[in-house]
Amino acid sequence: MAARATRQQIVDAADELFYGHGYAQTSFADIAAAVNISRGNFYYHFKTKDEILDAVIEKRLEDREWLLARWDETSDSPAARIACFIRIVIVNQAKIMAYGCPVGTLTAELAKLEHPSKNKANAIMALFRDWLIRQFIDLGHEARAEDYALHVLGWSQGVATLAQAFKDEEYITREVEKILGWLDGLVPGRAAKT
Amino acid sequence: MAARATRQQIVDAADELFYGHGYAQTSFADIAAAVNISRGNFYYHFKTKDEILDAVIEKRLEDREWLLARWDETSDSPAARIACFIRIVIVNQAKIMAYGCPVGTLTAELAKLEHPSKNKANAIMALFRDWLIRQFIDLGHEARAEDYALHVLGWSQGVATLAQAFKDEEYITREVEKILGWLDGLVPGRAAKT
DNA sequence: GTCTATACGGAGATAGAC
DNA sequence: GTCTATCTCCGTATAGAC
Repeated sequence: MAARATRQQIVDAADELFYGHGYAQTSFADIAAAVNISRGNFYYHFKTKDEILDAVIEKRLEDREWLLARWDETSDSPAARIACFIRIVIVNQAKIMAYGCPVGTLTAELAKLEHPSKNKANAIMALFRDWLIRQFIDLGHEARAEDYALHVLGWSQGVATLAQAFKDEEYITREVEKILGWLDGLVPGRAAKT
Repeated sequence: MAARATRQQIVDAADELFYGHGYAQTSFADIAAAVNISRGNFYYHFKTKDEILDAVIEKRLEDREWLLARWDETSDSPAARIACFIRIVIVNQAKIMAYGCPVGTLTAELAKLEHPSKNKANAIMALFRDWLIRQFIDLGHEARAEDYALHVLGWSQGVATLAQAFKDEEYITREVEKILGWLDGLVPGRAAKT
């Protein structure tokens, strides 16, 4: 098998396993079993476990960049784009209820490990923040763009955490509706509503 | 030293270490070093690591019950009590920016480990939820009490996650002010404000 | 109650055959 | 590129002396 393909399989499997079981708790044996290669073969592609983590973080970053770029292309208003972001908690409902937010839980874990790559993981969170800031600027809220962006991002993290703890679909739906209402009030030319 | 005292020291040290480094990442050696006892002595007090985790969760639960009871006693209005809850993110700012919320990060970690005690950990989150529900009922919002309680609890989890990721004190302050404003609008006899 | 010594398994990582 | 075999370290856990 081509090195590229195997490497890709390793990264994909590690991504899933890190999300489902956590980074520290996922062993080489787990990843090797998922990809159906030997533990030894592993080290041809990655010299250390940290290298795999870096590759996973980079993959996640690229995945999210691609997703945001798609929303930029397909939605024609900033409010519609922000709504896309808000609705990921519904789109990914099942996984979020099982494992929480992949970005939030990874940054939390790496912070506790004081892992060298924690800043790289935080960059994914920053990617969302900066994208949201741009949307709120486009929406005409330049002065409060960062405030609003962090509000939405924090909202998503809170919903993911509680969705995981309580497995309550109704809660997710209600929260999405509430924040979409809030967002609606920020669209220029609309009356603000509570 | 009395068995009780040593046991208590172990639980206290484990509580701190589980919070700071995570459960899976904290070894017996770490806890033993913090308490200044030998690893062997450990097993006189706890037969397994899971037993320590259970003791830590119980301690955390009792600590929070005590805290909530104090707020019940010292604050004379439900709105003031909810405000006490909201302000913990400021009171515990430094630790939250370093390690996130002790309750949220533990439930997230145990869920990924599929640890037998994960439901016990979730009970701490449920304790806050149920207490908040009672406050919102007292505030006269019986029909939406659970909705509002989860809103505040989710808010606190989101703020904790982002505070940890971005280390931004201003953000915490702004969020506290915003949600206190929201809470203010729910107090009977006040005009709702955006 | 607390210690030292030790068993045992699983982790990350390496060496070298194919 | 992929494998098997092996090394070393560190984790939980146990045994038995003091």
